[in-house]
Amino acid sequence: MPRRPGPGPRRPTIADIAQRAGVSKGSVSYALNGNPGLSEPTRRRILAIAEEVGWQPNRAARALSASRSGACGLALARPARTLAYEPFFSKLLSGIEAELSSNQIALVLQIVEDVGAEAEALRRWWAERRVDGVLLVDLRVDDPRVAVVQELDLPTVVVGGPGATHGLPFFPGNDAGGVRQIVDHLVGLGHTRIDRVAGSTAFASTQVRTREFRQALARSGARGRTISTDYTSAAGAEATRRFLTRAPVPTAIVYDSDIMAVAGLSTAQEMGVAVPGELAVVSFDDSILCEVVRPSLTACARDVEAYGARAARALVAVIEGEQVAFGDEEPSSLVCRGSTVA
Amino acid sequence: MPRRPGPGPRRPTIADIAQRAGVSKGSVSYALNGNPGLSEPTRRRILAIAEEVGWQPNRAARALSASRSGACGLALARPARTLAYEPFFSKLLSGIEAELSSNQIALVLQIVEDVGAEAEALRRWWAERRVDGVLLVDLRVDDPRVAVVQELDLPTVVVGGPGATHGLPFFPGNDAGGVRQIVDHLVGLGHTRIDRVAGSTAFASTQVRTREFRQALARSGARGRTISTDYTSAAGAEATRRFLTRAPVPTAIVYDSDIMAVAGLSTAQEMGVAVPGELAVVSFDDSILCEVVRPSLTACARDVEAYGARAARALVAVIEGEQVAFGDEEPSSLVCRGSTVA
DNA sequence: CTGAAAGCGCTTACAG
DNA sequence: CTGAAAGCGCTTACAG
Repeated sequence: MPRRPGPGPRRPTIADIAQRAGVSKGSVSYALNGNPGLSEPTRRRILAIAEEVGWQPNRAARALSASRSGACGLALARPARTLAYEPFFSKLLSGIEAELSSNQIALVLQIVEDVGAEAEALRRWWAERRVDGVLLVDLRVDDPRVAVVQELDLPTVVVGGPGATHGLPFFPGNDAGGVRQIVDHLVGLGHTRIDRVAGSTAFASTQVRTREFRQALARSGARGRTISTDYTSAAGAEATRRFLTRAPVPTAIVYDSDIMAVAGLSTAQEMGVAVPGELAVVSFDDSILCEVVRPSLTACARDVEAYGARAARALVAVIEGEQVAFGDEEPSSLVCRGSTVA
Repeated sequence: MPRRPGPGPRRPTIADIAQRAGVSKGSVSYALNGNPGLSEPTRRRILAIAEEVGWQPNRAARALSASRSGACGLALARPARTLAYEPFFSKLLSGIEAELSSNQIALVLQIVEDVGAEAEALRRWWAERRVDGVLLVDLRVDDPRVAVVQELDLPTVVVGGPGATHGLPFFPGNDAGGVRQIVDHLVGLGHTRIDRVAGSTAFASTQVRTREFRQALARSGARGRTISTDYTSAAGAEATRRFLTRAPVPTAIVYDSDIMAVAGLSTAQEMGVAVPGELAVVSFDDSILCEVVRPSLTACARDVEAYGARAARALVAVIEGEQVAFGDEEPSSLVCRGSTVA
């Protein structure tokens, strides 16, 4: 069959290199992949020619013969934890991407409606051999994705956990540690009535935070309530109003996200409640949002990009069949701002 | 060579389908791709079997034989127009992704340091046959990517323009129209001294906005200055301070991004300048940031997801070799909030 | 209307 | 240490 000439410049193949080097295609492949069984001079000559002609592997060919796509997948559900507003995802994506691309691995991204569609995306990727492995974020308490990757034996790393991971390798966030830091800070300031506006109970991380919140309060002798929401600013405002209008009125409110914390801050101010004078406000996630409002918001800061990079590195290792150690929580530190200390 | 059994369930191939249907692999391929030259009953039978066994094309094999990767690429430069904070990108990504995946096309994302690295990513993708086409965002005035895609004859659609596109198909944003809407609104409120905190002059869109801003002011008899920045909140605050401390003091300031607008608002308030009483504030980009601050910010709203989807659809058409019509600016509408009207 | 075959660009046992 | 060859799973002219 005639080779479709195709527009644009021509891409060199290993056949071109083999011809110029006077060796077989096999030898070229061995040299390019660093396999043993080739004399040093031959290897050098082949590598030099490849460099000179600007050879890059045809990913499709390599994927077909080696059963490796050279790509990892990340499927994101949109509505909950709204992608558009939370800088967390952008940073996570950035960290993941940086690590993958430094390993010459592409990131395939799909944004879907819900966790069911995420599971479908995983199946299709597997069936199409689109990806060599996947990262799972925002694990639900009963997450259908876990069963799918286990059934398909698809290399996986969970960004989060340890809850609901069912034996999958995971990288816990700062859920437990973050809650402890926040409660300790508030208790240290003398607060004894601390309420919390939580995210959705469907998320494993919310459950971890809720459990830890109760324990941290109990340890320090403080008390508090928790209302779960859908992460929207409307829900954050509504929950704040409820807390502030029903006894026992809190002197501090903790929010599971920056969006809700900002909404809560505005609500309190509109109700004539002074922040931080009458009410301390803390956001679990730090972001530019926390910095730009007045007063600025105390929040738990962590290096989300590094977190994403670590998870991606682990996924690469899992794909390579290496043993990887997991288990340590992500470090985080409390950034104290005007919403808790005047 | 023995087929590597590999872990997990086995994926059906067209050979399996051919065997079960009692036809050749070629016929299966024809049926699956809707090619003519196959009897209707045969086609139906093949399709039914494919459906039953859950066949999905091996992307690598299809890519290798058809010279199509079934993927499109988007390379994003990080520092300028900081990815992490502007919801614009998340929404754009979401719109692009939705459109591509409805066409069974994967999105390959790479986040890099600068526009030079973006150009490199394009070259590598091309050399590796990773993508069939690319989307270019944030076009610079003298953008190296343009020459690269033209040299490689890589199907491309620019998200933005028309400036600096050099003949590439493009989808203009709402730069000119948005500026007109903002100026008209402010002039209608009686403002005659309107300053503007602009983004980087390196971006083609900034130049369009700056030109349009001058013309809109001139048309309406108003006057104003422009300071260019790097989009950071620090720069937004600094520019605001300069405007407010040097005569002629403006009664309105327009910001090229929501982050800078919020920073400007805080700065004005800290300086004791009442908003909107003494100073009107407008953000070019609308976002949740504009809603959560007090007073909330008047801004130019547009459907960014739809914008991304349109651009992606156009890219698919370009890849298919179709003729596509371009040229209309994205519609946008001004959302009036407390920062311009009490 | 259908089948047999070549080819896409790699990788990888297997001979020499 | 090196070469010839088969194979990955598709697509696509070309015969029949």
